[in-house]
Amino acid sequence: MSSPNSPSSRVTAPRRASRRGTGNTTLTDVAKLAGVSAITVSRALKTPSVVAEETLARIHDAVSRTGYVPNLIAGGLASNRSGLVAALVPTIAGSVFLDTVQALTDAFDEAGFQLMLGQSGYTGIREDALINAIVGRRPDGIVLTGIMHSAEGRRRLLASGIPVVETWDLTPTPIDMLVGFSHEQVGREVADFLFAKGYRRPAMVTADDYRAGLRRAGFERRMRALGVAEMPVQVVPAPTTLRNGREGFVALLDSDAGIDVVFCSSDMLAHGVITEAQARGLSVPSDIAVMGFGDLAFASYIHPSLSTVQIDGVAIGRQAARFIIDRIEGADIGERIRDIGFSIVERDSVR
Amino acid sequence: MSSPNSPSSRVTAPRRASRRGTGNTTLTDVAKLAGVSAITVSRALKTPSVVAEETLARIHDAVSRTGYVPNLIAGGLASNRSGLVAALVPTIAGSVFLDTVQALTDAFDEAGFQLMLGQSGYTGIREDALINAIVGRRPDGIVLTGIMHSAEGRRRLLASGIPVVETWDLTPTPIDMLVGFSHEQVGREVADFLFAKGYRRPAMVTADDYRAGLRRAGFERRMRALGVAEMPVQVVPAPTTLRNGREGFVALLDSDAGIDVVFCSSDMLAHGVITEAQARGLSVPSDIAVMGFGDLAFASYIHPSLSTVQIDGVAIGRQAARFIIDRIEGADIGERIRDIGFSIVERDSVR
DNA sequence: TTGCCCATCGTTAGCGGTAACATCGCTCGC
DNA sequence: GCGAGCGATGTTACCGCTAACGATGGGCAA
Repeated sequence: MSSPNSPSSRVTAPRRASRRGTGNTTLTDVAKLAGVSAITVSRALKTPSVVAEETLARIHDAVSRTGYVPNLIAGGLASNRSGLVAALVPTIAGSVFLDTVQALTDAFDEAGFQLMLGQSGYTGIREDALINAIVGRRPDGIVLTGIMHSAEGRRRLLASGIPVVETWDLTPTPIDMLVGFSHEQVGREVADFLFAKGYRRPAMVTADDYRAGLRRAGFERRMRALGVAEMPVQVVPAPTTLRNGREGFVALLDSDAGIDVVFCSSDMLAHGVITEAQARGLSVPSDIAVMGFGDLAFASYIHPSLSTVQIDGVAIGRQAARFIIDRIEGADIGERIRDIGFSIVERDSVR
Repeated sequence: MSSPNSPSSRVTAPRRASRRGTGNTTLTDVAKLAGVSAITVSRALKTPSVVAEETLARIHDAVSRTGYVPNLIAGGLASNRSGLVAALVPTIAGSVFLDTVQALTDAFDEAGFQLMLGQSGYTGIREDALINAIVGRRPDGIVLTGIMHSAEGRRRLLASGIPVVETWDLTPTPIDMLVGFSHEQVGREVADFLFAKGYRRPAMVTADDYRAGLRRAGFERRMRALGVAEMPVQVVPAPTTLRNGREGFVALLDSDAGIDVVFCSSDMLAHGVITEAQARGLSVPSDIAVMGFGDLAFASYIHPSLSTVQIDGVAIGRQAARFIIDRIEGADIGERIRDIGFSIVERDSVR
C-alpha cells in the first residue's frame, strides 16, 4: 500500500499517465491468477490439446472466476485473422436475399465467424465508401449480393487479397468466386413458358434494379423473337412492395387493357398485382394471369397460389460460405464459378 | 539490391523470421512516402484540422498512390473504440424487426459505425454463446431486440461496461437503456377495441414467442374481464408465416365454428387468415373479422386492408441508435426508458 | 528583447493478443 | 550412457495504430 510505486502513492511524479485499457480483465490477469504465462492461457483457450490437463483446469478456473472474455480485436490484430465476414446486400427490408443472408449467418456462425451486414442500397452510390469501411476491418471474407460493377471497387477488393464471393448473378469475369444464375436466361425461359401456355399479350411490372433489368431484357427479346410486337412495361422503384405491385398494375391497365399475363420482377409485386386484380373483380388467372420471381415463402400460400421462378437462396448462401471457409482453410475450392440455376414453378396464377 | 540487409540477401542468417503482416501498406509506409511521421498521417486522416494544408496534400497524395486503407482493427485496439455496434434479433427472416434494423443500420452508418448482426433465435438457447462472441469484439454498443432474460447474460453485459439498449419491450428494470412499449397493454387495448365494435366470440392465432405471449395474456385477461368466457387459441411456431396463418385458422375453424373475429400475433399471420377465409368463400369482415399486429408495409395494401396495431419500428431503431451514440459521445441521454407506444389502426378487415 | 501562446509535428510507449523460437525435463532406442 | 525426440511451457518480438506528452519555431503583446 505504501510502496513508493503503488498507485496510491502520489509522491513520485508520474512520468507519464500510463494509458490503462478499459480495466477489463486481460489474458495477463488470468495468467497471473493461474500461475502461468500469458501464452499458456492463450493456448488453453485456442488449442487446449497442447496444454496439460491439470494446467487446463487451473486456467479454466481462473477464467470463470475473473469472467474473462478474450479480446478478439487484439487477437485479430496479432493473428491477422479477424473472424469477421462481411456481407453486402442492396437492402434487407423485404428482400429475396433474406434466405441467403440467413444461410450465411448460420454457416459462418457454425464455423466461428461473425457476420457483418452492410446495405449498399440499390444505386451503388455508396458502394465505394462501404467497401472502404469493410476492407478497413480486414474481414476474412466478403460476400457480395450481385456482381460488383464499379471498376474502382473491383480493383480495391482484388488488391485487398480478401476472398470475395459474388452472388445472385452470373458473369464470366468475377472478381474472385461466384455463386449465381443467369437473370437473362430466367427472362427467356419465362417467355417460352408463357408463350407455350398460349399467352400472346404479355406485360411487365418490374423494379428498376440491375438484375431485374436483365430479366426484363431477356423476356422482351425472346417475346419479340416469338412474334410479340409490343409489350407494355411498368417500372417501379426498388425495393419492391405490395403497394408498388398494385400501383404498377393500375398504370398498366390504364395504358393497355388488352393484356393477358403480367410477369413481375418479384413475388411481392406479383402479389400486389393479384391483390389489385381481385379488388377490381378480375379473376386470376382467367381474366389475367400473373407470374412472379423468387418463390418467397408466401408464394404457394396466397390465393390463387403464385406461379413463379424458384431460386434456392439458401443454397447460394451455403455455397458462398463454403467457398470462403474453404479458401481460408486452404482447401481446394474447385470450379470458382457455380451456376446454381433456377426452376419455373407452375401454380394457380397461370392457367 | 545488394545491400547486406536487403531482403534478397540470403547471406545474413535471419535471427528470427520476422512475422511480416499481410504485406498491405500500412500507416508507416504512407508516412515514409509523404516524408512525415506515422502519427501525422493518422491525424491527417482522423483530425485533418490540426494538420497543415500543404502536409495534408502530400499525405493524401501518398494515400491515393499506395491505395492505403486504414486497418480499423489496429486502430480499434489502440483507441479502445471498435467502431462496431452489435444488434441481436431473434431472426431477420420475415420479421417485424426489419424496419428497426434498417433504421439502426442507417443511423449508425451515418455516425461512422458498422453494424454487426447476430441472430439469437427465438429460443434464447444460443443467447449466451452469442453474447460471448459479441462482447469479445468489444463493440461500442449493443442493441437487443426484446429484453434479455437470462440472468447470466444480463450480468455479463452489465459487467462488460458496453452501452446496451433493449428494444421492443418494456420492463422497469432494463440492463441499461430501453426503447419499447407494453405488449400486454396492446392485448388489453385490442380487446377493448374489438369488444366495443360488438365482437363477442374472439379467437387468436398467435406465435409461441415471448412477446406474443404477453399480448395474448393481456388480450385474454381483458376479454375475460369483459365477460367473454371461452376463447379458442391456436399457437403456431415463430417466426410467423402466411402459411402458419392459414393453417392456424383452419385449426381454429375445426375446433370452433362460431368465432366472429381473429386477433393474430402478426400481420403475416393475419394475412394468412384472410387468405384462408377467402379461399373458403368466407367474407372478411362480414363473416369473420381479422386483426393483425405490426402494421407491416403490406397491411394497408392487401384486400381487404388489414386492421392492425401500428408500431413505429423506425422510431425504435432511431432512438436506440441515438441512445448509444449519445452515450459514446458522453452526451446526456435523459430518461433511459422510453415508451414509444403504439396505435390501433382501423381498416377494412374489421367492421 | 523577452516571454508566452499557438500551430504543427515528432517520440515513446503501449492497446491485448499471438507467432516464432527457446527452454527444460524426461523417456527411449541403440 | 547419451543424444534424439517429444511434451509442456516460457521469452521475445512483434501486429498496426493512437494516447500522451514533448519539441520546435514563429507571431505578438508587454
